[in-house]
Amino acid sequence: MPQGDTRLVLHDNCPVVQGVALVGGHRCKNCHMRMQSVCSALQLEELFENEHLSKPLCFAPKSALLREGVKRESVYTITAGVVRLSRTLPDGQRQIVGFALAGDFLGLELTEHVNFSAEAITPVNACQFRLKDFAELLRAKPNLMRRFQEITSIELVHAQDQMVIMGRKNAAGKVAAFLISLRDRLAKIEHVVVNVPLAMTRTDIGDYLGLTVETVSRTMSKFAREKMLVITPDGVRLLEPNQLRIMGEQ
Amino acid sequence: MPQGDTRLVLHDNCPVVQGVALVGGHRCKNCHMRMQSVCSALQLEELFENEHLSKPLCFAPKSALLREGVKRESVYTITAGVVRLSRTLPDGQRQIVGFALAGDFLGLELTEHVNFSAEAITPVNACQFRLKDFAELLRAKPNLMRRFQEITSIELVHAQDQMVIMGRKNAAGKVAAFLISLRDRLAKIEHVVVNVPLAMTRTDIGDYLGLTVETVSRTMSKFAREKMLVITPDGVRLLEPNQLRIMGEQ
DNA sequence: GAATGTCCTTGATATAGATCAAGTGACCCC
DNA sequence: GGGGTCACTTGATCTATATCAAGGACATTC
Repeated sequence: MPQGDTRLVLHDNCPVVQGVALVGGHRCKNCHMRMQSVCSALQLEELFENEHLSKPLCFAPKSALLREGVKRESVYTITAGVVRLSRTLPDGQRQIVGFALAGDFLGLELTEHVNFSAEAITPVNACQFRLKDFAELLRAKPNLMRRFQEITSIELVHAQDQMVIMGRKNAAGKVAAFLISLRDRLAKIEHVVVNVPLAMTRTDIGDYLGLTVETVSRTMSKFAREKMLVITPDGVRLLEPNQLRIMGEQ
Repeated sequence: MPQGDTRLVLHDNCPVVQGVALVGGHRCKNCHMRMQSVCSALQLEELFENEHLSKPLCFAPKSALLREGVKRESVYTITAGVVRLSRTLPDGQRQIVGFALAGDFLGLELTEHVNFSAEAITPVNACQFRLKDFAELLRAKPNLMRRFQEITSIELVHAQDQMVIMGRKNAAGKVAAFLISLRDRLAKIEHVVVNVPLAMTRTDIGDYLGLTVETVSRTMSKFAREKMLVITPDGVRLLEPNQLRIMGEQ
């Protein structure tokens, strides 16, 4: 399926359709993710001028925003939902390289070809830019370029953190670090504190941390037995976030 | 030891002292790494104008260019040698996050505090910029900023590659991927093809790949028995680079 | 409401790589 | 020349996690 076929699916959970986001000329102004995203680099009037360059889209779970290997045509700012970023090896193994949340940008690499697949795992809202338009905007707006660079370098540091986690931690440390990191990121978006919804499956978590499903499941069961957390139908409730944080950090 | 104490040591192997590099006003023009580094974004006259902002330094093996955690004051372009980039965890474990070679830039993150230590493991030549000066230059020269962004995003992709290696490969795959990647990088600098000098110890390689010294040593011995490579006093000679590449890629 | 598929969990067993231990050779310093 | 250190290698054993296997909960489809 070529990238262009990526399905735009409208559904009940879609804030873009339901909310104020579609109001002509004020979409960006009213965007609740404006200050957390790359857009924070622009003044309101600059946003207004360039609003037509972005297209608000809504992706159903399992639909693809980007497909590994194809020519890069679009970049996105995620405004709601969770996106799974993954690479596939020649032998079919899958490595998840990250999960993008509201405020995150897809396409920092600006490489000619897309280097990982991006699939919605919840209903996802995203602002889509044509790569050409976005590159042009980066040229025209030095502040945007600086912000873009800042975000890229934060991602680089994050990737290095992940290398430390993959290289030096056992299963418990990896899972603890994952849960705490996800909580911290969600906290910035929607003030999640102890109830951490896990949109991704245990298999996804395993493919992210270099573990098997079984090990992820066993580790979370162990944490639950040790009263570090409670497993809920849609995620976990962290009972001892500080202990988990320490486990994940050292 | 505060960052400012980083020793500037001159020694026999120091091209900065021996070569043309010190010739006033033509250091950048004559720099053999100019087109491979961030400096490729600038015209010769722009380089000439700003040459005074960079200081050519020479580091002896074991001396530090950057020290994890301290306030960031300098950034560097490496022009010769090998630099080990490492993080230390609270419990004392070490993770090597990369090896910087000639042409590489140290300080892409531009974070307020340095997020990994950088130590020379061979004699190293580097151009040092004060962070403030370099940030100013980035503002003044949009082309430089774009090049800087490009380099950062290449590093991000590289870090994601490394996540795949750490998460999905066994010891043989990791070591093979490491050797091939190092060979490819050295090939761009000095046309290394089969003889790959390994400036880093087996322990360093292990700390980079999430393996122990013993496993790295055994894996390389196994490759030698299988006639994939020959272990030489200063590194390895690759006999079957293509097979190693395939091992590392899948 | 029976059949199917997916996700999660738990148990039993296997194994890749860690850990522990020992030995060699190169180099440096006194 | 002797002692120390460090990098590397190899062998023996241990263990954390993978693998294999099975069952339960839940949602979806016919």
